[in-house]
Amino acid sequence: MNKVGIKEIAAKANVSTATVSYVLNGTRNVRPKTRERVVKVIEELNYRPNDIAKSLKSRRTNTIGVIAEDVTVFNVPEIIDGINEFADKHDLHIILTNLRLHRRVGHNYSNVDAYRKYAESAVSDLLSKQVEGIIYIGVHPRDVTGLINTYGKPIVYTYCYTDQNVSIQYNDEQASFDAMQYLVKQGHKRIAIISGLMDSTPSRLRFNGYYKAVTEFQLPFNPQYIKIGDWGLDSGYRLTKELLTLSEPPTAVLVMNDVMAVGTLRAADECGCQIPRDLSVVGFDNREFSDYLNPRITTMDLPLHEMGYSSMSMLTGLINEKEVKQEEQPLCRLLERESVAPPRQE
Amino acid sequence: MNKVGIKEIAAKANVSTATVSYVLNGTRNVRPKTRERVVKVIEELNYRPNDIAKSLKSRRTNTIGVIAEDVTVFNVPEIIDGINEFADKHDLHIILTNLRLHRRVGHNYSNVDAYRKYAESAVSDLLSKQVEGIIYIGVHPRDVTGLINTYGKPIVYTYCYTDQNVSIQYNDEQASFDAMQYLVKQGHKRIAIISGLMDSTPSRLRFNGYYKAVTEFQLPFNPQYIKIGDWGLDSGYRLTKELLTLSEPPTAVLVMNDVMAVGTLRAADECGCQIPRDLSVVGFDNREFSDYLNPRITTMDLPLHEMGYSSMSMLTGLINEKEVKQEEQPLCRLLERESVAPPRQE
DNA sequence: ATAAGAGAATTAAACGATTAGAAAGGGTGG
DNA sequence: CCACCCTTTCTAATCGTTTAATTCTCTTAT
Repeated sequence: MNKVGIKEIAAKANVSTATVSYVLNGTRNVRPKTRERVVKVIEELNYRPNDIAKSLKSRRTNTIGVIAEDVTVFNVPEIIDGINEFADKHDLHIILTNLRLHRRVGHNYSNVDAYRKYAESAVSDLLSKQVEGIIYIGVHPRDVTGLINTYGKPIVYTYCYTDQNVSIQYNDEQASFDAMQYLVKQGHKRIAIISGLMDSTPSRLRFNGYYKAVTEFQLPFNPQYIKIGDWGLDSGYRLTKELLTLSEPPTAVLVMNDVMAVGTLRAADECGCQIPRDLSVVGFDNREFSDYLNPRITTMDLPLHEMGYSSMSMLTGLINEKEVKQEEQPLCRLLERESVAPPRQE
Repeated sequence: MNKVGIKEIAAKANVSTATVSYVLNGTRNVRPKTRERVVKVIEELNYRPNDIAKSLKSRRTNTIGVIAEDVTVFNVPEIIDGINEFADKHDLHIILTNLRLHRRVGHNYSNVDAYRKYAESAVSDLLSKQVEGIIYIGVHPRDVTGLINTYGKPIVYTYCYTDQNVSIQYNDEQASFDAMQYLVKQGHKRIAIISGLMDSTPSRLRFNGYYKAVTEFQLPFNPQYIKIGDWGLDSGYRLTKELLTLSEPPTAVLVMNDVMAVGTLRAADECGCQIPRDLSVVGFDNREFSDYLNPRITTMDLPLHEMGYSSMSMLTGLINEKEVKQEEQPLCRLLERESVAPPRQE
């Protein structure tokens, strides 16, 4: 099977292998009559070039390695799709390595050693496969830069902040600021925040956006309006209850992910607090379910597709020109749905 | 960079390239002292084998091509994860081709030509990359079998029914039968079905399961309990309203996907019909949102991970033994949540 | 008719590994 | 000390392409 190579073509068409190569790649002129003959044989024999051999000689694989911490995490597929769009356009191939971190080491990200082992072996395998660059998708990029730098191949991180300037992440601060601005425009002044754990950069940046809006729009600053959750539904539920039992409850709350926002909805429901009439809610992430809830929640859509695309753009820049041309930072976009309304007159 | 090859190692360690290859692969005995020397040089020079060259000579790439119609579709990442688990265990690599069908040709699957063009070029590219087999994930597998057969490489389809016996799909009929059995055990007799479009095999099989249960458990067969939706939320909403206004409404409804079930919830809510007190609902797919709704809906979980894993298992069987050993058909599993209760006594 | 030169086709050496088969090395018993 | 055998190491061909460098084949102008 499939053992028909350029040599067989050459023999049958009565030309040299070089000529076949030229008609295949259009690298040099070939007399039309000859080309025709070769093409005919190629079709007759169902010839298909062997990219392996081609790559070996030409030293180009047109292949990018993509490492994802976990492809089943909600934001990853869309990023991959963006990567793919770029790849299609530029005739690149993707080798996907799924670290399967959740399944293999659980959510215990402090298990640095296991983590590093997987990440390094992934990078190592990809390098052996002669990828021309790597894109890393995840939130906990234990540094593999050193490893990959040794081999002079570029890497771009996305969905995480690194000290490297080779990463693509959306503007968290801007996003929460925009959400606040939207609420202010609706007439809200007493706006609470339910943040996620403060141990990550995005979390802190989003809080900065909130705080910036509070100062800039001269909103009443009430420490009781600041709640720190743990990203989980229950914490959203619990903290919302706390907010609602305040003597002067907020009229709106910025919830830093949609999962906690579900908790907010439940808590409000139980307290007889109607959304959005009594409390406006803005979520974050645009998880699929946020559009199926009642009410459909207004949330920040993440520019995932664009992040994937930009990562590839940055990476190919690095591959070809060997220098980082900084991409524009992707922006989140607020999806106006049903969970926000102007505050009631008092 | 990275130009250190087996030759440099050989030179520096004062052995032949063959010897280096032997210590690298353990293909033949090497005297410990020599091995040590070689290993040291390998580490010193940061040598990493070139899989491209290796594959060319050894004619094995350990690479599987995965074609997905669209990676952003809810069920695909989990299937890929299953594929990955198998790949990890067997030291295989995955080249992922995302057809991006939704984005490129929209949902108009009748556009066979565009479709075929993409699928064939994907297969063709993968063959050039010398993958040892292909897994196709999607619902509309326009036949690429012919193409790939020409080159003697195996292909396994998953998440779709084909006339080929090289496909892995869960048992649709069993799944809906099981759901019915569960409802019957809760005491339900008047059970309606909201099916999806009947133009697909899964749809018809699921209906068969429903019908089989109706006969087997001798339930009252009422044609008005049979509704055909279009998989969309609105159709679930509309058809549920129809069911609820029947003179003798059902006490339970089997909704063939979770999206339509959201419609059911909304319709019930509007009609003052409480779920599960007045109407039990079983969904299908275990979409992420089904666990965030109020009530959390009881639904059929799809064995996606297992499908991916089994596909790989079948494929590697095909690659190595050249014969299909039929895998066990993966089964769906009912997730009992909050949308089912025994019917009210009348 | 012929030299020059453009254009087309060929030759052959890579690319970086694997792997038969040959050669060398080492140990043992007679 | 040598023959024998087993182990270790080496030589060199090979996988399927690409691509300099070269050779061959035409035109065309003189």
